[in-house]
Amino acid sequence: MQARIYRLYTNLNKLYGAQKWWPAKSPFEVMVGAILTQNTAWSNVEKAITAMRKQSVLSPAKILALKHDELAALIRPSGYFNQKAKRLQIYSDWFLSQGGLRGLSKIETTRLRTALLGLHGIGPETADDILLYALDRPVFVIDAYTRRLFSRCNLIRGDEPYEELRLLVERSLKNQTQAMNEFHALIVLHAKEHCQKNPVCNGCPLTRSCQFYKNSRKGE
DNA sequence: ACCCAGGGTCATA
DNA sequence: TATGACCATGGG
Repeated sequence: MQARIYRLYTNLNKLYGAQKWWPAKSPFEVMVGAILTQNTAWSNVEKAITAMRKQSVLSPAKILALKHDELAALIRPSGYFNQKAKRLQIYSDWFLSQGGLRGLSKIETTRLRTALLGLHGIGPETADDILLYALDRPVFVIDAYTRRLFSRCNLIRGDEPYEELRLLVERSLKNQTQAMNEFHALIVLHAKEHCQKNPVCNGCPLTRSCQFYKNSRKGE
């Protein structure tokens, strides 16, 4: 099973090449993006990030200095703006209290993950986005695309707990941070650029018609 | 007009 | 522990 997951990774890598995620200019911007993209199309998140950059508020101190309503108005295009404004301020406050990137770099990964999950508004996927793409820790991100793709490739049932899938993939990738970084990026790319746009593929990995899907199934 | 997107929290049983 | 309601915009 782990070998098949690893092969899925190498197949995607051959198909698309290195992605060099996350699309952001700084680790803190990755963190902001991770919160804003919760159940939201990335195109909408970009509008919010752009608005924040235009106002020069892409830093924890600036985010905390804003009133709730001001921040909510800025990030309006990303949806759930009231929730997310609150989450961004709670996160920024915590980030500063930990001594910023310096401080976080001194905390062991498992402890850090637990701390992140303790924050209001930070669930497993958001925490793992932050750990992997902002802090370069060997943690894999499980999202809806991953579940669907793995399920359609008969690698999993689909209803496994988040934690079980995360550990499975991490083992499959031999705990290599760079591979985890690329694999998740490739899965998202495949879903967006191939499955959602390619008329031949017609919604893969939600259908059986995709060439890629056939190559990744049991029995080849 | 309808569907859903790179989730998470909270109330209820 | 397991569902369901709720949050909200913008693009297809």
